[in-house]
Amino acid sequence: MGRAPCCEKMGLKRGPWTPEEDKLLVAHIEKNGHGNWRALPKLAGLLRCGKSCRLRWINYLRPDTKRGNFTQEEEDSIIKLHEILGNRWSAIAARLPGRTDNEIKNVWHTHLKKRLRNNPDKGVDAKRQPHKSVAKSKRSTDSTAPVSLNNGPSDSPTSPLTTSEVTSMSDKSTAVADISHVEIETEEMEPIQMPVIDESFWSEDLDSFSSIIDADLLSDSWFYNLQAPIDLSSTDCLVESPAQSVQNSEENMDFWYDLLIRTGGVPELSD
DNA sequence: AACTGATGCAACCGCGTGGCC
DNA sequence: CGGCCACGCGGTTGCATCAGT
Repeated sequence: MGRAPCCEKMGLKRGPWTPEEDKLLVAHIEKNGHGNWRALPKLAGLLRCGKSCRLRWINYLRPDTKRGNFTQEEEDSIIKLHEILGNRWSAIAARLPGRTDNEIKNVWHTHLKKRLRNNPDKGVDAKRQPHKSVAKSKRSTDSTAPVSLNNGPSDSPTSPLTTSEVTSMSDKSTAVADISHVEIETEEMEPIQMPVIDESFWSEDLDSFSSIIDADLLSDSWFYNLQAPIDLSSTDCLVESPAQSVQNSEENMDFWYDLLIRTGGVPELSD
């Protein structure tokens, strides 16, 4: 299948964005939205390819983008989510309001990976190493800094995570075929075997997983083996019974995802 | 003060996927 | 049904800045 080039290289600007370009992009999207990224630059009067515009918007100009340093909670969340999801940065970013996949990816590669390497047993609780970038603020006057929008700290907190502390895993959890097992240690408990999810799990094994849940799961230890309490009154929590969810599991990916996050894994799937 | 290696981050690149015709 | 197109994603690169000598 022939693949059209991302954009004509001829005459299109590359590299860091200027404040003027940012303004043009923001003004256009606020007025017209971004129906078609490919057509957008022309309409907005920008000499950029649509891809570049999309990236700039998503990573920096979008009003709900949270700027600034990652909090300890956010970093811990990233580590936990990465243990479960692997390098699925967009999926991780979806759980961290205001943070982009690119940002998370950068933080992972520049800080968190090292942190885990230095403290392989305690990635999540490892002593936080001060980021050099904290003191830097080097690009505050840089041309690449986004135009001033409501980029202040978002009041939407990091999605609550109550998973058990998970021991450090290999870097490439996504490379694991099907469901393999990772040893999870919980406080004052024997290590339990927890599966690692790969890409196919979400599409292929959801039904199997659902059926397990549907059966005896409610009393299974893994399900309620939570270190921190779940706020059952919370609407984004386990309000809906798992059994109910099974009925329309296709539409309830978020439910299952949250469930996994809160429990720290999924049970071993039987044939 | 000058140089150099290390670091952090914005942006780019190429591929996979899904929708539309 | 197959081809085209646009979008989204993850990996990688380029470069400004920092830190050490």
